[in-house]
Amino acid sequence: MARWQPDAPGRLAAAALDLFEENGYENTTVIEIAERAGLTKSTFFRHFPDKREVLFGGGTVAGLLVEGIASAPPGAGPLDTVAEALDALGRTFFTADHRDFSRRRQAVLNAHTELREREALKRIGLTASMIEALRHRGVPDLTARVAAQLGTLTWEIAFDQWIDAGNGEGFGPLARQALAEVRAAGAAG
Amino acid sequence: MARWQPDAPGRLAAAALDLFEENGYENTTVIEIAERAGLTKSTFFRHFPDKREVLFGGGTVAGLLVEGIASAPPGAGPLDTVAEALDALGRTFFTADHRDFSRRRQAVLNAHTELREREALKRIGLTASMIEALRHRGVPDLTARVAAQLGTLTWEIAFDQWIDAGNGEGFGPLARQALAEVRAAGAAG
DNA sequence: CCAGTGATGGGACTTGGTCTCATCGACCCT
DNA sequence: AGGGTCGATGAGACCAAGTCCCATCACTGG
Repeated sequence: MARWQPDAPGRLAAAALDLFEENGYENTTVIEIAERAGLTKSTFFRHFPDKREVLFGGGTVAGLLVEGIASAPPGAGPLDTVAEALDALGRTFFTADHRDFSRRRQAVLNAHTELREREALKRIGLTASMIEALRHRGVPDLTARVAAQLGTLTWEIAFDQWIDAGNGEGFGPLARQALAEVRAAGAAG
Repeated sequence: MARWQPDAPGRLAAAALDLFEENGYENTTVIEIAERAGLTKSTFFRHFPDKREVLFGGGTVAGLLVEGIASAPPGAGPLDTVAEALDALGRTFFTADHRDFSRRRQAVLNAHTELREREALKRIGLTASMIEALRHRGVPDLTARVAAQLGTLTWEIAFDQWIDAGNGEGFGPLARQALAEVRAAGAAG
């Protein structure tokens, strides 16, 4: 039998989410997280650069976005291209069985400034990835920045709705509708 | 003669900026900052909630934005309202004699992830203030969110140009022009 | 059976941040 | 002038985050 149970990072992330829900972020010690996962502080920091990052593990989102933008139909406008990327996100990441986890995670993030700060930084990174991917398609810089910004806003709106939705409505359609509304609001501004 | 020199927060902020430029953010200790200002660690944390915040002291920006939005002409559209607010910022905050300080400060912020993270959080707060002020004028929620988001983007663009500009071009005109470009890019997306 | 490799444990150490108590200076009041 | 109050500072103990180094264990291949 193995001394080491598999998937240490996953166990740490799960333990952290549990403890943050139970006692709050700042009342939870890294040592407590590690102990609940059957590990130690050393191992925690070997897998995550800091305490906050334990909630931002699955870092494939940027890749999905870039891929989605790159594989959009050649004639598509910038915002439609972004919509394509959001769809890809909905198919791979924001799927029905991740919804409960996403809701729990987001509730913790919303409750603690320190975590929302990290979330903001991540969001900037993702927006930058989208801008880069759009420019790679030949979209002018400023247009790409506007489209990415509106895309991020769309994502935010759709995500909130997806989290709150009692029915099992998918992320993709919600994003499509949110994008249409953002577009209309932009035209009205 | 006074035991206490005046303006402890200002001296701490100045000392911090100096030291961050000299040795970098993470190589600078709060104790070092305090000592250079002729104070102690205790006093530092009495004036600033944490080490990062020492670079985000002048917290009147949100007020200026809200005021600018509130005092825009009644008939103005959302984006023009935001332009009004950016103008107010340029008149009061981003004035010619603050340009050098702003450049130094921004250089430090750009160089350290920890500080850009805090900057991102501040930006979110300001965007939220703008949204609230716009809604208070009767702007529909979604329109307000889009306008505020584009306003923040405009700000970012204009600020970068203002920082880099060799000539003494003012922030206001730069923001006006940036907004026009953002508008055009939005229409093209 | 043994050596090498990679993940973990353990503990010392620095720093950010909190808290409490003592101290000092200015101002007020008589 | 003298005493008392109040706000700002100093001093130091204390906890938790994060870094670093080295020992230890399990697995693998010879």
